[in-house]
Amino acid sequence: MNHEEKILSELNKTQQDAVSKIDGPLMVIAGAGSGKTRVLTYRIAYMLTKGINPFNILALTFTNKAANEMKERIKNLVGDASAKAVNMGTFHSVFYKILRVEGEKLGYTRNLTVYDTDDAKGVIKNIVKEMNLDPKVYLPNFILQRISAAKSSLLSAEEYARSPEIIETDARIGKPHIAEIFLRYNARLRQSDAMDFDDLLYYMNVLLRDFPEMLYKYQNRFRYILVDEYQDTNFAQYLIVKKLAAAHHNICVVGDDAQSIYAFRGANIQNILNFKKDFPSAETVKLEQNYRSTQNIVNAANAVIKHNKKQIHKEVWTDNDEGKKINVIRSSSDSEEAQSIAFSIFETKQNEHVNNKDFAILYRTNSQSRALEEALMKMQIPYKIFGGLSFYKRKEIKNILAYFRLAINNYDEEALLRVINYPQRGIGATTVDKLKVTSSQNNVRIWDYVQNPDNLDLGAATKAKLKDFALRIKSFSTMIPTTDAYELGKHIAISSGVIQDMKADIAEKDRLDNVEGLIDSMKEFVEKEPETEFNEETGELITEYFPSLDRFMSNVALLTDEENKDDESQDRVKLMTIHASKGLEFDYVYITGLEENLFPSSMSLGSSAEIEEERRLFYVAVTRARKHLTLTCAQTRYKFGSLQFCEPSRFMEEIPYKYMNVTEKASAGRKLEKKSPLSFSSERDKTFVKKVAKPAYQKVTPQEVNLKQFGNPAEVGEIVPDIRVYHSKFGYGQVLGTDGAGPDKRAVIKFDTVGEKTLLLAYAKLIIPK
DNA sequence: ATGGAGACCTTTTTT
DNA sequence: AGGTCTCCAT
Repeated sequence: MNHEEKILSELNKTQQDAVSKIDGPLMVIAGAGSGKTRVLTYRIAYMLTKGINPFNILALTFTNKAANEMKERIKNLVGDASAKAVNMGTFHSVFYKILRVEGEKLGYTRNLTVYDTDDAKGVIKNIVKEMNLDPKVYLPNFILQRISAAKSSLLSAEEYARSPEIIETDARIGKPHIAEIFLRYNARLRQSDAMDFDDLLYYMNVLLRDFPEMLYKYQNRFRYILVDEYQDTNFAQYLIVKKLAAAHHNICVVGDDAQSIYAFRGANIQNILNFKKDFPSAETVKLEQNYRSTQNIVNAANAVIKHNKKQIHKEVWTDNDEGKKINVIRSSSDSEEAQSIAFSIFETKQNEHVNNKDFAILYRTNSQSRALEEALMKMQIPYKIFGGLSFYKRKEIKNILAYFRLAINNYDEEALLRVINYPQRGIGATTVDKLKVTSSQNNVRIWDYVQNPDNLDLGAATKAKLKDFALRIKSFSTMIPTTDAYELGKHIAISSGVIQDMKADIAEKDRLDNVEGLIDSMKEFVEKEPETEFNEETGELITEYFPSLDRFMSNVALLTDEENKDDESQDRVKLMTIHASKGLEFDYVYITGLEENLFPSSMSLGSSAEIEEERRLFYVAVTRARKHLTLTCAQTRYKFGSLQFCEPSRFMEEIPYKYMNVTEKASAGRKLEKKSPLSFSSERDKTFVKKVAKPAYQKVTPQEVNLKQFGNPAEVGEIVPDIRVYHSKFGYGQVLGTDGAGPDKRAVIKFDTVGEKTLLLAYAKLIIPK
C-alpha cells in the first residue's frame, strides 16, 4: 500500500471524498464530531503526497490553537519539513506576514505594529478627549465596534463619512461625530505605522484590489486554499478568499452552520450558504457520522439545535454506545454549583480511574471562572484556565512588550504613552497632555517632540527627562540588528528599570514572575530551531536567520494565548469559555451557569437571531463531550457584587427528559424530593437562599496552590548537580550541572519529558519537590 | 508630580 | 467584587 492509499484507508467513504477531491471548489459540511480536523489534515497530507508544493498551499484557521494543532498532526503524517512549509495560520497572522512585506505599497513600513483592542481603545479615548466630546456618550467600546463593523465590510472611513444613511443613523443615536473620530483614528494609526485587527483584513483586500501584480502573485502562490470554520468568516475574509481562489478555483471550505457563534463580531453565515453561488461547479460533501460522543449526547444535541429555524439540513448520527444519561445538577448558589462540580470530578476520578485532564468545565462568561477556581482549589484539584486574562493581556507583559514595540517602531504611539512614565521618571500627566495637545495641533508625532522638546513650553528639567527617555529608547533601537531577542529583552527589562520597579514591591511578585517567564520564552525563541521562512521574491526556503527582537515580536504580536503545547503532559482540569472550547473535545464536560440571562445571555434576548446564536453556542458546548455530560445551574448568583435570582435556562428544557438525570443540591448536600425536573416552587427557592453561606477558605493565588503541590521554591544556592527539581513549564527534571555565578548562574537540567535545557537561574522559577 | 480616597461602571463571547 | 477614573491633598 502506498502512502496515498494508506491515508485514504484511515477514513470513511465520505471523508475520503472530502480528502481526495483536491481540484476544483469543494464545500464540506462537517457535523460536530464528524472528524473535521481529521479531514483537513489528511487532505493536506494527501496533497503533499501527491507532490503538490507545500509553498502553494494556504490553510486558514480561526484560532492559533487550531493552526498549531493541524500543523502538529500533519507533521505526524508526512514529516516535519513539508508540514512546516505549508502556509498555515489564522487569517490575521498570515496576512500580517504578507503586509509586513508588501505594506510599503500602502504607505506602511516593515516595522508595522499591530494594535490590539486595548491599544485601539486608547487611541479612541485620546481622540474623544482632544475633540472635547463627552466620553460617556462616545464610549470607546461602542465606537470601536462601529469602526470594526465598517472595516469588516470594507467600508473606508471616508465612505463612512460620506454615507447619508450612516450619518443619519449616528445623528439619531446622538453620536454625530463618529465619522470624524473614525477619520482621525485611521490617521493616527497610520502615523503610528500601526494597524488594528480589522486593518489586517481590510488592507489585504486593498492590496489585492489596487495592485494587480499582487493579486497575480498571491493567486499563483496560493494555488490550493483551505478554509476552516468557514461559517465564521466575515465579509472582508470572505472576499480575500474569493479573490485568491479566482484564478485556480482550488478552494475547499469546511464548516458547520450549526456551529456559527461569531455573528456578533461580523461573521456571516451567508458565506457558507452562498458558496454554491460563488463557485457554481462546487461539490458538497456532508460529514454526518459523529465519532466523538455517546448516543445520548448526540441525540440531546440534535434535539436542541432543532429549535433553530435557519440551517442547512443534516442528520448527525453515531454508532457509539448509548452512554450514560446527561446529569443535571441544580444548586442553590454559584459557589455551591462550583463545589458540586468539584465534588463530582473528585468522585468520577475515584470511581472510573480517570485523570484530571479528562475533564473540562465550560462557561458562558469569563467572570464565572472565579467560583469554580475556588472550589477546585479547596478540593486540591489542579486546573488550568484557558483564555480569560490571557498572558499577553496582563499589564506587566503589555508594559514590557510596549518597550519592545517602541524600540522596534519609535512611532508606536500607544506603546510610547504606555511607558513614557513607567517606571516613573518624572514625566507626569501634565507633560504628557501637553505633548498630546501640541502634537495633534501641529500634526507632529509625539515621538518627534520627545526626541526634540526644545521648542515646547516645558521646564528645562522636563525637557532633559524627555530627551533622556528618547535616547534610552534609541539605544535599544540600535541594538536590534546585532543583539538577539533574549539578550536585548533582558537588557531592556533591566535597564528600563522595570525589573527593579517590580522587585521593590513584594506584592508585584507574580507580575515579576510573569515578566521573567516572558524573558524565558525569548530564550527559547532564540535557541529553538528557526521557523521556516520564505523569501517572498524567490520562494526560496530560508532556515537560517538572526533571532532578533523584531522577529520575536512579529511572532508574538498576534498570539492571544500562552503556547500550550505541553497541555497533555499536565494533568489538570481545563476551564474555558464555550467560545474557546470550539474545536476541542473532552471525555467529561460540565456546562455551567445554565440560567436565563446568563446563558442565553441577557444581551442576546433582543432578537430571535441572537437567541439562535446562543443556542448554537449551547450546541457547541454539548457536542464537546465524548463520554459524559453534566449541566449545572444555580438559583442565586453574584453579579456585579450583588446577589441575583436565576431561572433555569430555556435550553435545558429543550433536551428531552429521557436523556437526562436530575440532581438537586441543597447546601448541606441533602437531596431534595423532586417533582418535575426543573421547576421549583418559589417557597423552596427562599429556603435555598437562606442556606447560601460563603465557604471559609483562605485566599491563595492559583500559582501558590499549584506550586504547593509540587514543593517549595528553590534558592539559587540550592541548585546543585543531581538534585531533582520541578519547573512549571518543563515539569520534573534532574540537575546535571551548573555554570557561572551570581545573576548569571546557569544550570543544565535534564527534564523527564522535554530533555535537556539550560536555564538562567535568576529567571527560571525552580521548585524542590517534596 | 504623585498617591490615596471615593465615585462609577462593568460582563458576553475573540482575532 | 474588582478595576478604572476623578478629584484632592501632599
